[in-house]
Amino acid sequence: MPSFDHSAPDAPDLMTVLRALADPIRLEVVQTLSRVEYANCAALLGDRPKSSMSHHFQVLREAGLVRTEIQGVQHLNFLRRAEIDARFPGLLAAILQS
Amino acid sequence: MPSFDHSAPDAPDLMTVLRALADPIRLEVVQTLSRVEYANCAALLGDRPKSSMSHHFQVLREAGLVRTEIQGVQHLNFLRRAEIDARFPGLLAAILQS
DNA sequence: TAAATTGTTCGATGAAAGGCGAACAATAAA
DNA sequence: TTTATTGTTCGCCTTTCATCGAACAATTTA
Repeated sequence: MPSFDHSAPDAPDLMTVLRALADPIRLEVVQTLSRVEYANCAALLGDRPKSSMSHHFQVLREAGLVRTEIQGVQHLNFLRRAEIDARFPGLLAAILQS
Repeated sequence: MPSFDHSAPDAPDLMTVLRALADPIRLEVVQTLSRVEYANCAALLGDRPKSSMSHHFQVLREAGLVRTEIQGVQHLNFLRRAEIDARFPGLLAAILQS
């Protein structure tokens, strides 16, 4: 199953995670992914260009917040709940319910 | 008791809080204040200029994270635990223990 | 093969943010 | 009153970051 390289960001530091979340679009993406389980980029484009969203997903991946699986021509993005909760207990819950 | 104006930032939004925390110096200040109850600016200056720290405290105040009480010539900074916990339950705990 | 779909990558641009020194304000102490 | 102490404010500079269009890559479909 093809996918991006997620080997490095398995242990991101807190600053990287906070910086990734400190953006309105990325926070919205995380909140959406927490509800729908997965989504491709197109589903999360508002009226923004694809290149912008691609950048935001890259930041989220590098922060270890999102995992992307390539399925055919689509990139399915998942919120990495278990990994985030293991590394930063309570953080995701606090952010999602605020 | 003289102090800064903390009337407005009593209900900051999540983005403002995340942006305030997404800086290494400010995160360090918050972590320090969680241990010592209060501290003046001088106690938290590393070798940085005062103007830089003053700026960071302003950001923390505007995000509702820190309260500053003027006592004589010193400005005593407190972490606003209760208010933060009330508005963003679990957030502070998650960040401080990570 | 050819065309369409889905994202990525690249380069340029503009805005936001941090860092710093100098001048200023307020209080305390000599 | 004069000096010292503690932060703030201001202006400038630099760096970082988001945004966007265009070109490219990979896969699916006609």
